[in-house]
Amino acid sequence: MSAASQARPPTLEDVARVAGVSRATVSRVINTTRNVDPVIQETVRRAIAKTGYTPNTAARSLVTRRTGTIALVVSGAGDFGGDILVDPFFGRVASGIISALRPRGIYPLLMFADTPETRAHVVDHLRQGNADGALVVAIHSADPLPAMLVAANVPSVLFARPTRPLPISFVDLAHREGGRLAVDHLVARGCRRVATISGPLDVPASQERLAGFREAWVGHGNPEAPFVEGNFTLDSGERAMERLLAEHPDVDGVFAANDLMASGALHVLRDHGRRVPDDVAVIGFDDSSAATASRPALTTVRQPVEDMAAEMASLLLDRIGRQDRRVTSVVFEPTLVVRQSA
Amino acid sequence: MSAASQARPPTLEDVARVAGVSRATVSRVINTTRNVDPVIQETVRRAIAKTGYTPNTAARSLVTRRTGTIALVVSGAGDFGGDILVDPFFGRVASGIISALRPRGIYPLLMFADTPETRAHVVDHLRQGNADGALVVAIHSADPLPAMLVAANVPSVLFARPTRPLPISFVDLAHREGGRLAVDHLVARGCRRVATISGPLDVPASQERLAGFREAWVGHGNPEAPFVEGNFTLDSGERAMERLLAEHPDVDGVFAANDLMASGALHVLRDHGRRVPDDVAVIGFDDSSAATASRPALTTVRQPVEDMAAEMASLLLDRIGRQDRRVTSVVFEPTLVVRQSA
DNA sequence: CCCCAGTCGGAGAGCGCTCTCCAATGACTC
DNA sequence: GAGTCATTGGAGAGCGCTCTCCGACTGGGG
Repeated sequence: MSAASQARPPTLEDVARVAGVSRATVSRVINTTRNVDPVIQETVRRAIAKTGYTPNTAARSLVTRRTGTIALVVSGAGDFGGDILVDPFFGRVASGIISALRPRGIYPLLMFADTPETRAHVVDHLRQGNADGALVVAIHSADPLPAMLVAANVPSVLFARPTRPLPISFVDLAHREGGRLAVDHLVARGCRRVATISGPLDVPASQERLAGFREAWVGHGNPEAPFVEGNFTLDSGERAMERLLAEHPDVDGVFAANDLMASGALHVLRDHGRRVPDDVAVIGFDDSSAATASRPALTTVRQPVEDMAAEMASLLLDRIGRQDRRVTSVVFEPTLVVRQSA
Repeated sequence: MSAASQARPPTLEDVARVAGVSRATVSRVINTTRNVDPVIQETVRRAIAKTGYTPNTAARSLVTRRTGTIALVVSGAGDFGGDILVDPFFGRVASGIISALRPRGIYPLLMFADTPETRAHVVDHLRQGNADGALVVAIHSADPLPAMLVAANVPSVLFARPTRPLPISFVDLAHREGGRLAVDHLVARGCRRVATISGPLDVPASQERLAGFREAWVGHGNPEAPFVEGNFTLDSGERAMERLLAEHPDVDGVFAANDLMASGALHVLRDHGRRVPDDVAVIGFDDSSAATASRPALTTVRQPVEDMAAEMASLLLDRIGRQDRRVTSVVFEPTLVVRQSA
């Protein structure tokens, strides 16, 4: 046992010798690449089991030019100090992607990129053939990485539409519709004086959520509603809510562009003695873990992240498998999850 | 440009031809493996730049038997539904490891393992040479993965000491000391009737934190303090606090074995109209993002996760680099971070 | 009975790299 | 001036695998 574990691991050649066939035949059995006589197949399988053979990935990818690995690139996490995984929304995207890959026996190479150097390094790493393609979660809208990947000819799929058109696949949400969903619920609850805490306005998703909110609110025959710009963090949600309360003390409904900011709003409302949802109804966005962790739990616009992640994986694997250059994108519909806050 | 990106990527051979030297010389320049005449070095570098050469990882690792990749294995996350990354503590461990690896230009292969099948798959993947070693974060104490890795001869480093002795390196915290730190602070604040919410008692770290707490409390001349067992989740912290309050309404200090449970305790205390820290002081453990996100922010026993993660990476890379079988472990000291809750 | 198509195993080239040898050169000693 | 040795470039084997050929064998039709 100990001796065996020290020895050179068994190769195809070894298996072939034990099975009394050629290397090619063993390879064919393993890859089911052509018909092989069932009897011989069985012999080979037994030889594989006996030798404890396991294919050498490096040798295989040297000839196939495939690694069977894909990269999960999180770009622009710099300001989060590398703790981006802990962000309830991005963490969920990452987990979703990982879970979607798992049934296919693929483990992602996890790469962070924020500075120009790390971005270049990531692209190099990919060009060196360490992965067959990349699933990219870019936090900032102006991220240059997607364009670099296109230039380097690395098959990629983005989470969220790139700011400027690019020949690259992506998966996105109908954010505008999400804003509308929130308004409809607030209106149905009888809210008359609503406000919204938007995400950073240079992010397309933020713009869309805000636009959807405004359109729907005005569409219900209301005057324009106030809004404050946040940056998707808990703190910014608190600050925004403070300001909203100061400027519009009679507000009775708030739509925040993500759960973290909604959660911050909840803190401030409580500190000011407002009951949620009785005095003020609050709706978040994402349906991340922050939504269920909040007290009261957040009513929120859900992004089907797991489905979106699975779609990203499918799009990428299709693209890699078919070797075509075609670019396909998919847009998902949000749904409203009603909990206690509205 | 477009034509170039379609063509077969340049190889060492191509660079050698352009530079007018042999393949071996180019390889030597790239790997700085032996003295090469500075003039020739320069010529080679220029040829590399000109051709846009990038080494083929597969070919390289076929001969070196190294991949330059290491695996980050999260084991036993099943009950977290794959969202383990979002857990403020484990997410921090993962981020810490990733950040520690980054300066070395290494991107980890992210692997989850919870069922027997996935565990076997992970070990197979590792044996196939997809990574040179593994950094393992095992959630449950009885996790069989570490033993499997030892058996498969995969160089590994664990986060936290394995329950039963195993010839495997690990990085851990002096949990007992952490419990003591919490007690000392509570006592210094003048708390007289304290209680603790422990983690699951089959986890060594939970036992140690509890033991440290008890020893220190009794050491200060107090009678035994009550405790309730939790399971490290927010919900369990809430339930435990409810029970504590019911059975010991006069409690004036609580030590929870992690921040999430402390956060749950905070919710319950507020619901019961207790002011924190005036009526009841609360101390958490970990110093995870949950500590700063709580209101009031949690005073907590900090684990230096970033340092611990960096140490894991160092231990593993040393072990891989030196090819020795030696097993080294490091235990870190906790510190108390004082915020508002105590 | 022969021929041809179809089926399936084996031989061998080659993927891109590293690394061991070997040879050539020059420096230095005696 | 010859021998020794350190220094540095090149040739070529070989890492473990896939895949294209090729050849052997089978069966069925004319």
